Amino acid sequence: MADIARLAGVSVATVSRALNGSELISKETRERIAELARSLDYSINVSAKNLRLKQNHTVAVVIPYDKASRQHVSDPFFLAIVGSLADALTDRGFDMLLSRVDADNLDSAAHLYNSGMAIGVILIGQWRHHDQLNQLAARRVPIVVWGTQMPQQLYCTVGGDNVAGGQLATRHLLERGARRIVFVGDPQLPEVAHRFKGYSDALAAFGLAADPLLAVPCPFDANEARAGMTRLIESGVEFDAVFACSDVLASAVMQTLHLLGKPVPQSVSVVGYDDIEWASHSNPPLTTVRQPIRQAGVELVDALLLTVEGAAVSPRSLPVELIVRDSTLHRAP
Amino acid sequence: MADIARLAGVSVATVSRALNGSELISKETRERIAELARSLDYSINVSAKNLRLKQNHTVAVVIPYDKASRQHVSDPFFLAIVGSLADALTDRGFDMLLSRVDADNLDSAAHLYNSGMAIGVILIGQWRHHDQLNQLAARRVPIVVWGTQMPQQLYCTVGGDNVAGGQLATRHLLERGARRIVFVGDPQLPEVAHRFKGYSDALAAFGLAADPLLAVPCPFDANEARAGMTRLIESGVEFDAVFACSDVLASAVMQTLHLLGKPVPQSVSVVGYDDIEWASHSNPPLTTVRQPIRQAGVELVDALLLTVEGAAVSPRSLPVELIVRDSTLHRAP
DNA sequence: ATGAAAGCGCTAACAT
DNA sequence: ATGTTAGCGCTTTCAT
Repeated sequence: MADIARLAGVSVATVSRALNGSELISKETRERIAELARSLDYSINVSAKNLRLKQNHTVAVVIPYDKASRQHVSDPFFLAIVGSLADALTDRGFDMLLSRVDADNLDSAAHLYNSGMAIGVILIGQWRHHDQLNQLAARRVPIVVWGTQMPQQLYCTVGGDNVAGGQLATRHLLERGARRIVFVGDPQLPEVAHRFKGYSDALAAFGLAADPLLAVPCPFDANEARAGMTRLIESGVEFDAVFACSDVLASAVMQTLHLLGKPVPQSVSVVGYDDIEWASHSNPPLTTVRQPIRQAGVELVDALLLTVEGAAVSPRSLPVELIVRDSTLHRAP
Repeated sequence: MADIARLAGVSVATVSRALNGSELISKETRERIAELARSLDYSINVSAKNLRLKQNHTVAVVIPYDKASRQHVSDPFFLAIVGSLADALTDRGFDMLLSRVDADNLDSAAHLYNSGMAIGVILIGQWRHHDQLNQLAARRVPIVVWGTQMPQQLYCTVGGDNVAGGQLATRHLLERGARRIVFVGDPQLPEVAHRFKGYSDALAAFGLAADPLLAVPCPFDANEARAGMTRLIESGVEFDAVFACSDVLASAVMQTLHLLGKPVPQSVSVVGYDDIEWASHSNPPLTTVRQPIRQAGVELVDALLLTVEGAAVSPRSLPVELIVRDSTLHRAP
């Protein structure tokens, strides 16, 4: 900026004002300076500006990763959320700082805020870190989490309506004549627990109860889903449908069923969750519960910005929708 | 920092030194100050530090998006690269600023550098922006691109070996008895052009020539691939295999073949490209050319850091590998 | 309409 | 071993 001032024969103050479009500076000078800046590929130094103005237009987006399992989040659904956040933040003029953070040490998320790098944190996935998240919030880190509402939470969550999602999927299967529906997912995770509740509710509405034999507890990991389904089938338990808690799991389930000679949907119906892009191209195309990804980004960002302004933002649950495709078939009851 | 200095009864300089682990400060004081900082949730202000030190530990990662088609990049492969970059950058102590940028106006990528927000730019996907990228490089923006080597390029590319990939896929199909192999992809894109060269080379080695009738030109978009394949089939052209330039395209191709009564692999073999997670769970599991995603992140980051240091980094082509699964079948020649 | 000067939070000579 | 001071690049009050 000093360079420009010298070249333009004015003071840095004038350059600063000109580049910020101040009306105080004559239009002529303003344009001359703008031109000069362009030809020099000059852009205002954002750090210095922020420092002086005590402002900041960066939001940290954090993807926890599990150090134990060395598992890097690669679920397309979460990556899609990242994309959606990138859009929503760009639209509102914010920059996005993306970090992977050790799930056991979410404190480093606080660092992103305390060090002034970001005005707040959006964390993708609640997992089992409810307590850690509460601690972060208690330490006044503005934080919003993609997940589900928990009792006594100090942080704001935004997430799909998991109970409704579980209900939609299960009721659909029941209406199509299924009676023994396998549940694939890890009910230790809050979101999955809610989906399980929806599953149980829908069964109850049909006068049925959730059968523990039909539970395949597994994290969001295709390999574990394959293993779990294989064990289930080998155990000889009868079932006519599967509700999987993510499309990735559903994909693994369908593959396993196919391998073990149970055609989908003729022999077993399958419903997934998320409606990632792939679900519509799978074979057969997957019936699934669509989460509103686009909206998710917008709502997460809105909630964070409100939190930053000091508002107490209440958790938000977004509507989900059943997308019926070919993986669920009508069958005689 | 001033607060801490006051509370500790020392000067800010001492606090600064203490927090940076200077040996000049007595261990006792250092620990007292560290404790104080912890209890106050204090972290050094990174902007101020960077400003003072004229340093910066942020790298911009840019995903161009096509404004015309309003298409937001959602291809799992590119998102996986983002994940891989996040890991590689974290490992090296860099932060990642993720931006979506209008593909027609890549200049805004220069802004990320000129404004001091990032020390350089990693751009995911070369698309048709060779000239724009050259301009960026000419303007001295440190930039590395995931893509393929072009004549007279001023910027550094890192990418899979596309010619080899095309060859591997095609030769495999030929060896399994296929003779009329459809090519699905947009040869206007440099990477796809190279894969097409590999395809042609492999055919030539078998005494065959690429048949223009067997080309389904389409961008990385599942819908267009479906439309293109449908047209091809309806035109009545005979073919016994398909080489699709991404797994997403292959997925769409398999679905279309299935719908139109051409079972994979019995009637038609299919090879994809990328080896995204899904490829191994598809039905049937997809034979595909694996790109080294993990390595990609590392190499991109290495190349950028070298570029930042002023080195002239030559383009790098990473080895690819054929992963044979069930979508390609032995057939009688 | 423009300039001079102070200060954002930090670090590194240069004292002591 | 610690304090004083100047300055990173910018904005803004206060002068002119």
